[in-house]
Amino acid sequence: MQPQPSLSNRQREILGYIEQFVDQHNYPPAIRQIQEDLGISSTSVVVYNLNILEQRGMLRREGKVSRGISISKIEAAFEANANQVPFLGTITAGSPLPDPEDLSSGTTEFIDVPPEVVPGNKLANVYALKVRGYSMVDALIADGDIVLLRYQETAQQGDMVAVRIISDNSVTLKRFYKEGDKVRLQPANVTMDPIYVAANNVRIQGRVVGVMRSM
Amino acid sequence: MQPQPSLSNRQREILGYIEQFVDQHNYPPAIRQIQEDLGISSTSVVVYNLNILEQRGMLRREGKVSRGISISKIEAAFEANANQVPFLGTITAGSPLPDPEDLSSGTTEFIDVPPEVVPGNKLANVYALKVRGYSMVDALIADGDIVLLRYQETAQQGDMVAVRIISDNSVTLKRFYKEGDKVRLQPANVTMDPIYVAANNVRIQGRVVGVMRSM
DNA sequence: TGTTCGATAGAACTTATGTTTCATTATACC
DNA sequence: GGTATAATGAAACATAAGTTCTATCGAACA
Repeated sequence: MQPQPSLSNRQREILGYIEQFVDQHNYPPAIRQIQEDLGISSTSVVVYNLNILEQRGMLRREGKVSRGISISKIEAAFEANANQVPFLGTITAGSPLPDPEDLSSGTTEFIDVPPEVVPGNKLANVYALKVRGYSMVDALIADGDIVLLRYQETAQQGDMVAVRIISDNSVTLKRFYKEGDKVRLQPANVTMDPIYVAANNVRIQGRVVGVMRSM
Repeated sequence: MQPQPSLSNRQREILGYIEQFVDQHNYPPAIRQIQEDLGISSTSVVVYNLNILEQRGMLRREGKVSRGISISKIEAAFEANANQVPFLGTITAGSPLPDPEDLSSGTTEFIDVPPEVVPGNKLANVYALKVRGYSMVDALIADGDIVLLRYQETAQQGDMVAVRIISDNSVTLKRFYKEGDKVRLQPANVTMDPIYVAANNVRIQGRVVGVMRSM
């Protein structure tokens, strides 16, 4: 998503009208309809602004076609993806995660996230992983669960985070405790022991913000 | 969804063309476009069949409006709600659930369910409840979690189900075990004891098929 | 065979709708 | 102020596209 080019009030108004109209009628408005409903004096003004909107990539038009306006796919795609996050695979020792920064590579899978699971719908920098293993059962996370993580490189004491242990080149899900210049990675499973690593040997990959399970 | 009224081949063809066209262009086709692309001899034939399709409720038309065709809202609404299930409140002792049958009442809330959580996307008869209490922690379900249940009146041994205890008029989440003419309702929490009730005193309200948690 | 009726054709008619031209008014800038 | 440029107005134009009328065709049927 690039920075929004500046739009005039009128352009924003027209764009909004079109969106609303399509939403309501399932077909786009005619130029004269835009003109009349927005109280614009002339169709040429509408055309003028539509052309600008098209140049700006906000919509597409089919010449000479009645109602040949379609709201730009970009926006539609964005809206459709509004509650999706990239699914980056399984979190298991040995298989390092790709850096969430380079999600741009086209082939990433996406999965839907209900707003109830990530309140405020702040899905920026959130990604999903499928959990392998039972190291977090005491935190009510089981094998096969899908965890949602918000990417962040720091953590509070006790946060449940995905951490990469650099020397191992492995990534696991653990509770995070900083203890001096060491870090204790605590499994949430009474049968498992914590791991201690040098602070500069770990890199936090994100904090767990949600869980989804299928049964 | 009522039984599909019989459509002629031509009508099906036209309907399919419109759907595809809208999908591709984001605006509906003109009558002449339908005519030409489907190799129909006259626009009046298209009109004739469109009228029938409209009577059948397969689409809606706006008279005199270019491209004033919109695929019936029924379908659109269905598609939009394809991954939503009714959210019927909190599951706590004392507050009986409304019968999932009468979901039709307009005011029901809906929540999104990612296909990953209910595989096969078989969302028929699935509803959601928010869990109150910790009786299921050992089954990795905590207070505040949202559980997805598929409505069914029977259960297998050990299934996690929502059951109504008729005499109590209460509903809880438990594991279900039939033992003779009694039923054992087993909390998944070592600190809690099972409940025994007469088999004819319980009514199963659904089986847990998924869990979602926000943190 | 002739009648009825659903489906199709062809064509003319009307108008809804995009396009274009040119004049006019605001806005900014030197 | 004067000039360039953006934004607006008004109207005429061209045509894309819905409507309608009437004729024809084929199948079902008495």
